[in-house]
Amino acid sequence: MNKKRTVHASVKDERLVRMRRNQMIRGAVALFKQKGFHRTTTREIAQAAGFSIGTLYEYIRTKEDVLYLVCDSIYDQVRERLQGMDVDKGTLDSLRLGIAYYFKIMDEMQDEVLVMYQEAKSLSKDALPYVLKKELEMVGMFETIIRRCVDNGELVMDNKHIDLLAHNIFVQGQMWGFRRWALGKNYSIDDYIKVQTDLLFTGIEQYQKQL
Amino acid sequence: MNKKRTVHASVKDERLVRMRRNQMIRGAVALFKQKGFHRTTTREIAQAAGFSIGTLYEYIRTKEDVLYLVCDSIYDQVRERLQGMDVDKGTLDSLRLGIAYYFKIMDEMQDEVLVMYQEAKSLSKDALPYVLKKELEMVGMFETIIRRCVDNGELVMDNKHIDLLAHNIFVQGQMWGFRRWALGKNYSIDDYIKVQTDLLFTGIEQYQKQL
Amino acid sequence: MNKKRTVHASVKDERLVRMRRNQMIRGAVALFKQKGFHRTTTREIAQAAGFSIGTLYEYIRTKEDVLYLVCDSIYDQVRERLQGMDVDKGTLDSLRLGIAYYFKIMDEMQDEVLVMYQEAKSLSKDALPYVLKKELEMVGMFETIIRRCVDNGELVMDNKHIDLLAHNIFVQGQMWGFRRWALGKNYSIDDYIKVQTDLLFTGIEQYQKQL
Amino acid sequence: MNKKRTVHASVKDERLVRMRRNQMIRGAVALFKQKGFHRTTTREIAQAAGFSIGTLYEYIRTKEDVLYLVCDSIYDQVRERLQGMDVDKGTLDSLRLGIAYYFKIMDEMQDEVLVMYQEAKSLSKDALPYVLKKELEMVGMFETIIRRCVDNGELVMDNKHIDLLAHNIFVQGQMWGFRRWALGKNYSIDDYIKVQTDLLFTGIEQYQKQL
DNA sequence: TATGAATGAGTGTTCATTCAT
DNA sequence: GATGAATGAACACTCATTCAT
Repeated sequence: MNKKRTVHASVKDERLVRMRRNQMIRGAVALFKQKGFHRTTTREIAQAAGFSIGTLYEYIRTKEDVLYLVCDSIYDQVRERLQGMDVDKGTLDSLRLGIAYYFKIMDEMQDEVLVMYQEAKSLSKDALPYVLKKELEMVGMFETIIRRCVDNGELVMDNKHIDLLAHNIFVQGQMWGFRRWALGKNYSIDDYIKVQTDLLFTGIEQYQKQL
Repeated sequence: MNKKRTVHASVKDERLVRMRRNQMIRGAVALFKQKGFHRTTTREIAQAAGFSIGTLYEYIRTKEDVLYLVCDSIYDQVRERLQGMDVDKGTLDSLRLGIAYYFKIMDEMQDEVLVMYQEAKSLSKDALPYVLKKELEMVGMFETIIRRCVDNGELVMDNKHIDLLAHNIFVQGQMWGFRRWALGKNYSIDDYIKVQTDLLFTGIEQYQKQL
Repeated sequence: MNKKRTVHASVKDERLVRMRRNQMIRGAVALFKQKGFHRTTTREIAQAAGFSIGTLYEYIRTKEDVLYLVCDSIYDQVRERLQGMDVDKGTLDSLRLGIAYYFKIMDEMQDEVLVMYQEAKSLSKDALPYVLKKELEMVGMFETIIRRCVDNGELVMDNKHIDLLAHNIFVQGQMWGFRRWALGKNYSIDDYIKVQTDLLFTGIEQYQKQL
Repeated sequence: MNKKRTVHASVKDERLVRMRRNQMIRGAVALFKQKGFHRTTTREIAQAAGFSIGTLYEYIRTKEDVLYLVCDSIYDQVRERLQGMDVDKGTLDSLRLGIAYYFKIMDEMQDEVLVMYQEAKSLSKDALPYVLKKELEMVGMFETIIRRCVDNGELVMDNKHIDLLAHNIFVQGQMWGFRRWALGKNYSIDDYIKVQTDLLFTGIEQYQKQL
């Protein structure tokens, strides 16, 4: 069910494999951030990881494996941090807090998120689904929070609206990363959280009512 | 003011340049969509355009020029179609209509939008600003619509909220393109417009009130 | 006997051919001087000549034809100027004057000479002999001058010495062009003529005798 | 002081670098001699050297590096062999011997000398000075020999004449290489040495005196 | 006769991947 | 397990030459 796409390693010692791959991922993220996946060479990745090109290929099969490992790792990190959210409370305030929490994470991991976000499309048809599945799981966390609110009677909303709302929240988190060039001038992350939450909760009609 | 970054062509006949470049752009969009900018070769672009590699280079200087031309052309097409929106009316209904109109365009131009969205970041530091400027202009159109509503007294909203709302609308249009893999299963474009508009206009608190 | 290697032209009007080729040669010399034959493109030659690439090829068949025409033309110019030398007098003074005269020409035509000198080797096996023949003719002029001195009884010298002496004089003229980087710091052309003539006429042993 | 312009190699093993570069130089000299630098492709160089194009580029950065390496190596070889000359003796006979020795080397290394002589000018403004400096050093060796004769009282000659005489000797050595097409018919290398030495030592006036 | 758009073989160079040590 | 030299397919780009107008 939660089957991971495994990347083949020639080396048998799993401890070592994990260690080397972590070195590799750290180096690769830095490089991808700076020049993108395609403009980064395997030699550079090996060097940034601190070992030789020959050794690199003891732990992966193709350059794309590195990208997959990187994306996979970033998703895992994000998801791990998202575990801190209280998903089950089912109050609108917990939704508010969840959004703020998530946006903060996106802010702190902006480099990683940007890499994953911009380079994931270079994954092969083979690897992509595994990554997209993880993304849906994360969207699912917001869906759960919202659904709890509905179950709790704090909200009346049908499935389609719930689903899209979850997507919107997820995308708005990413948006803080990929539109920083435009948003960064006018908003701090706290501004962004506040204004985005206002718009989400209040709705245009509500503003209209204020008249 | 509206200075365009021009791409050098060896061929002098401007009519011909326009024609050949259009062929080139059409071919390139199809290829970039399928395999991305980096995995597409200049020979493939030439072939898709219907001429030889030598001819291709009579109309551009570097491969990146193709990407710039593609992005530039897509933005122009989108913007041109957006001219159909009534930006000045200043009623919430015109905002509603504008959003629906924009989302429809994003739906019809999904290939182009996807390409532009995913590949624009491969543009050099030199060319990127020209493209981003166009994007801001389009965001600005929504900002104008919203501001007119405020001017008209249909809405009470400060600048920060207006600005971010415009960004949100813009991103949600793109989102229909770049998250089709997730949205496509549950929504038609009309569903998407309706649900997205509901969320935008009503706001979570309003749903809460319905209780 | 003095058959010229002809370069084919599509255009029939010989007057026109001569005119166009002169334009071509003038432009090409300037370009070859600056960047060498190989780094100069046919387009640049056409442009420097003042007509289109298509027209260029109405007057030559290949790029190498241009080089041949250039070399041929330069040799002709040099030879034409050398006609001013009195070859038949048969005195050592006339040899002295001939050398000075020739070195002056080399100085005045330094650019052309350098081009011819450095690029002629790029001529095909086909064209090279025609150019070399002209060179030998020029060497022959010095040979004649020297031989006249011998015939006149001003000099006792066998054929081998005469032949090599003529070559030496010829090369020392070129040398002023191709070793300017080293000679230019210490010598004006007049210095060069004087010192070179001293060495040629006096001989090392003579200096020795001065002791 | 004797700073060498180094050519970057990706391979670290210096022994290997030296070996591979020697293979490369040997192959390149043969090719350059036959078709010149510009008409020789990097692939041909790699093949002549006995390895693949990829390997070639492990040992150089650009095609021009090959040319520099070739020129540099030839100069070094020539200079190394010239060490055999007795520079300090300060007799006219040692000058005679030096010239004969040098001309013999030029004869034996005719291929290399021709290449260096004809292609060195294709070096970039960056690399050329290093090569020219070596040439001046070699000219300087003859200058030293001559100056010793003057110091020794075997010769009376001022600096300008010494300098140009050294240049003449140097060029006449090269001349045996680059004018073989004309000289080869009438002279063996021994003839050439003898006749050239006669002319150099005796001087035209001396012949005149013989009358 | 003049033009210049079209062509595509050819070029220098890169880089993912392999494999002998 | 680790290394890094070797490989060659692949790439972006050039330019001499042709030919329809």
